[in-house]
Amino acid sequence: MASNLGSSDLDETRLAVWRGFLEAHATVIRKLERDLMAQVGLPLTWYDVLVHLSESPQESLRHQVLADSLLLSRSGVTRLVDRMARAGLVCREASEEDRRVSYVVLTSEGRATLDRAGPGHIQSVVEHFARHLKGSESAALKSFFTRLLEEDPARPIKRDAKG
Amino acid sequence: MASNLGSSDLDETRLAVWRGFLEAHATVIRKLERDLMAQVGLPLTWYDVLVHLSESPQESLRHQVLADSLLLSRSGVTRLVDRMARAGLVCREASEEDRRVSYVVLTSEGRATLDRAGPGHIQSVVEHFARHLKGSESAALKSFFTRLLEEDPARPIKRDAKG
DNA sequence: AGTTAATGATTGTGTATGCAACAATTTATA
DNA sequence: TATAAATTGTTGCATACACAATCATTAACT
Repeated sequence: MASNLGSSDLDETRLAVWRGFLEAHATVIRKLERDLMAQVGLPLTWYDVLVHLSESPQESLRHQVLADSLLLSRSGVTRLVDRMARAGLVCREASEEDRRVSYVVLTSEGRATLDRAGPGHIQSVVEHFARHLKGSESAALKSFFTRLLEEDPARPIKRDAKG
Repeated sequence: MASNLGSSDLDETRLAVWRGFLEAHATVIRKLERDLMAQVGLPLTWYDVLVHLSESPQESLRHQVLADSLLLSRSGVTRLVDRMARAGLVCREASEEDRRVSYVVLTSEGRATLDRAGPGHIQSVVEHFARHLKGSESAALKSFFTRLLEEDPARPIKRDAKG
């Protein structure tokens, strides 16, 4: 008897999609990371931080916001920013209004690094991912991801302690 | 002047697809990991190992093969298997023909754990991923991932040392 | 105002993982 | 056959991250 539950069943096609999704992600990420490291010696996470900062109004963001954007824990962000600050790409700046918060600010060296890394990285994304997209597939993927993320938004990572 | 390079350009739609891909992956993986951990106290990686072993002819695989399948380094697999063996889910077995290799073998407890974890995990995959797939999208995603992985196969992870 | 709760970031601890170096073994080559 | 090269798995080391606990600060409540 054929299953007839439709969307709530994990039929063969959907399973193939799922496995393809996992494998494609692991494969592509790995290649991007290699390219980025080889070209400018930058981990992918650092690149993401630089992009997020550069796209924000003041080229600065609070730790918590950065954590939510990157889908990292706050403690993870603290250490990540430590490393990047040690490398001179960002710096911290205490808030005037709320003395608990500190902003992560892009330094000029960070901006320069992003400028240096950006084109190559975009090329890698095209080479390892976007190049394979046909026009019709783009629309399908986009709507799928959008719907998935809308209906099922990322529960924020455990808010550290009593989440 | 509108860009006209087509597939070699990262236009807005493709960029949106790319970002959706990243965010969807991070989101879904996180939820699956939570569900699996909550339901049977199993990390997702362990589940993957159990699945790979259970799907292999002798319910056993060599470390190197496992590393390639899981897209992990050999050293990563060594330690992963250490932990799982300590938990009683797998064990090692020396090869007769080639005394360098050792097999990772599923134990009965490992099989039982997989049986216990499987249904809930599949349900999670449906709930957080497959449920959102429309029929037409499934086909598009499947063909895209397949093409991507075919044309651009995963270079194996650095073969440890002089890769 | 004074006490309690909530929030932002940091630190301690444990886990996970990659790379380089290594030992044991097998395969290829001279 | 003897020696070099390649392969398999392991270990030392460093990085990266999550969770829990903590400190400082702000908000909420009485």
